Amino acid sequence: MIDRIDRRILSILQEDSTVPVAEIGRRVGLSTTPCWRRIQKLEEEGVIKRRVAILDARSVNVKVAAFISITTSQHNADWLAKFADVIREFPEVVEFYRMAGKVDYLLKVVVPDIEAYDAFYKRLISKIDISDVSTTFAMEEIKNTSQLPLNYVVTEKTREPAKE
Amino acid sequence: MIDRIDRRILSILQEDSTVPVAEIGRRVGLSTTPCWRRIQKLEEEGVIKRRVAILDARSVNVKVAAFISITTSQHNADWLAKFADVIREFPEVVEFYRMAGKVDYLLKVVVPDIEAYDAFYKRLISKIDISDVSTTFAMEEIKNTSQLPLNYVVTEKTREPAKE
DNA sequence: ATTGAAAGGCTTCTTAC
DNA sequence: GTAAGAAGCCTTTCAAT
Repeated sequence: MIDRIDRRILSILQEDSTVPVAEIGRRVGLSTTPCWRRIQKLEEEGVIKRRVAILDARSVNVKVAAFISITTSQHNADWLAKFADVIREFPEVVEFYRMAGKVDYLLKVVVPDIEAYDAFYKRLISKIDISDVSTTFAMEEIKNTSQLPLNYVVTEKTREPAKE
Repeated sequence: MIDRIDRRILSILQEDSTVPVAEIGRRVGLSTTPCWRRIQKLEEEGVIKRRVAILDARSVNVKVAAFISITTSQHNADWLAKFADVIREFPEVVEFYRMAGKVDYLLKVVVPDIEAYDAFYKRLISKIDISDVSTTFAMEEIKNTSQLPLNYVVTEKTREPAKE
């Protein structure tokens, strides 16, 4: 389904989506048209979900990242659906997972400072009933990338445990 | 520095960077050239860091996300620099923070399955000396966006605590 | 079927006002 | 900020493989 050439195309595009198709083709050893068709196909199939601009967190004044671990007594699907809807409303919540183990949910939240976090937190718990919450703050962002590893992609025929 | 029009431009671009400049201008009430100049400036200033393609995690076979909490006895800058370099080598690590509180570092890692996680984990600890590690797995990704909240941007003059 | 070259149409970018 | 033009890229067509 995805072959080695597709993988190289994806690698280029998730690094920089402004590279012209002709240039991508040149790099992967394809001329413009077939390269363009491959990209089109990858978009149709949903392998490429979207093309976006990545903003600088500092510049938009969200310098603090917080991780919120939530434990709840509620475990039914209805409650989760409502919970998920409430959370999705908050643009500060950039990630939201249902977890295995002790913690039920994990949120990643970005805000300007601790004070803003506190305000956010109050708005959050006013909207939803949560038993147990604990927050940890990130002091320094050492790595944060939208690039997924491509070395696990199942390419037909060859299964190379290759590098990126 | 960033005004309300810039903010709307950023909002559009971090949602979909394929929208033509003329169309963005139309939406924010600007003609093409000034809108184009604003985008250019936002890129120069580093507010817009990059333009990328967002891939579907399933399609590239990284269905499992794991959060690794690391506690170490080492706390000097040299050790961290080396640690950071080692971690950055792993494409599976998509996020990496130095934390406040009990946990020293938090990693987000994406892999195909638990088995692959185990293999990754072994490679990780073989490369670096870590005292205490604990891993939790995400069962379900409810939200995961590259879009930062824009309601905290300090726009000149008006300080509206507005919605996105 | 798949490829690559070439042509049309749209976007980006530049310049002049 | 507007308008218009130049350059470049995307997208389609078509002939050739």
